[in-house]
Amino acid sequence: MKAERRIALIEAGTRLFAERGLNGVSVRELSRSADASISMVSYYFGGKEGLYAAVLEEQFACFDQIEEIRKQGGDPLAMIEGYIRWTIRRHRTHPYLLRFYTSELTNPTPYFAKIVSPAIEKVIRTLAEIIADGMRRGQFRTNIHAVSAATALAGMVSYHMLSTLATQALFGHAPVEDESLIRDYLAIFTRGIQAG
Amino acid sequence: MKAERRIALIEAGTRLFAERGLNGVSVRELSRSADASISMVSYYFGGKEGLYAAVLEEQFACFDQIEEIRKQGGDPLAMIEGYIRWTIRRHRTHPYLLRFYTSELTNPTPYFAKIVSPAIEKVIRTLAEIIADGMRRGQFRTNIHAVSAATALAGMVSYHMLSTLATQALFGHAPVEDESLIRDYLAIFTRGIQAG
DNA sequence: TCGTTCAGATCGAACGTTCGTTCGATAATA
DNA sequence: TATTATCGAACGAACGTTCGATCTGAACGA
Repeated sequence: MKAERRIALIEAGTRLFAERGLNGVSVRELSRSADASISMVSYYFGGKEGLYAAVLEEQFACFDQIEEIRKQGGDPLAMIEGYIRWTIRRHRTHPYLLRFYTSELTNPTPYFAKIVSPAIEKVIRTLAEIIADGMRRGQFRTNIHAVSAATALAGMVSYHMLSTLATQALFGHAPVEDESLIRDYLAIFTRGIQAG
Repeated sequence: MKAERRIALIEAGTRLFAERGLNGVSVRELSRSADASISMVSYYFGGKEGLYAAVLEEQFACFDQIEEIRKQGGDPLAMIEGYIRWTIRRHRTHPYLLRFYTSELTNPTPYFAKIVSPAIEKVIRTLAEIIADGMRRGQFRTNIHAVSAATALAGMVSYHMLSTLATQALFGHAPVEDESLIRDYLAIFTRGIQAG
């Protein structure tokens, strides 16, 4: 057999947990939304929190990819552009990832330390390394803390993604096209940290 | 009488709701934490959600202040510095505000539209106006969308505040001093949007 | 090819717990 | 004495989990 209900539960959990958090969704709603019986959650995941952890794990697996960008080496400015593009692409392929991310950042569950925190750490640390690299090359100003610059960059991009939907509704300002956004953020950030 | 339990409940609610969200806290825990009986929540606020709304309202009242910065006029660059300083100060005086802010942004409750959304709108709109002003003066580059620049700035600062605690634990990088942070972010952002 | 077998998949009722709210009683103040 | 503040027990509803029953489909022997 194919464990179709398992897949359906992961899908429903991904959407619902992202929308309302771990405590905002009941097992009954989860299983109803997955067209499964209420006992399937415990059967496959050992309980509600097990499903949450499974969803988290699946969503955050793709964070490993940041290291590819760094390993390929090259110009720090190009790597920063790579990071922005990668983040936007990730946002398109994992539409609920950012919600989990910020949701866990503000209201961390016990799985934060195991799954989310290492994922964040990897990204910020890699970004800071790229920036420190640019500093050593004399390409970036050295009077800025590399980790501060890394969180500034991550914050710019993540916050924009998060507020895109709200922005559209609030300001009638259609969220800028990807390419336009990349150009604006690259301009602001890289011009801001360049030396000279 | 003095309605001491009411105040205690607001205080407990501010901390607990920020830490775990609306659905992460029970009325029993709320009242226990406020040394009040379980019925006080309904007595004063008409129920758990009423307390949540009261806390939200109180926390977001200070967002009106952003307009003061703009009204005073002056150099757009100085106003941007004013915004960063104001945000940091707000973070010190309202230690739980940012958590509510991002928590509501990711998992909006029915009170989002009434309380949080207008507060965010005010800040981003005002920032965008300040930046557009700098553009008209020829001080800032005009090939960047003002709202994109505004969300970039807000994102940089807010994200840093949010991740400060996590950053400290994760990277051994003690969160930078306020003045140092202001200098770094000002340098990155204002240099990034300046004309020429 | 057909019936049997059996482990995995799925179900829904039932259980004990916890939830948020209500309500009558009591305490404190004016 | 009237009013406000506070309490804690009680209620029905909803929660997450458990469990025995049923269904499904592949494997196997005849």
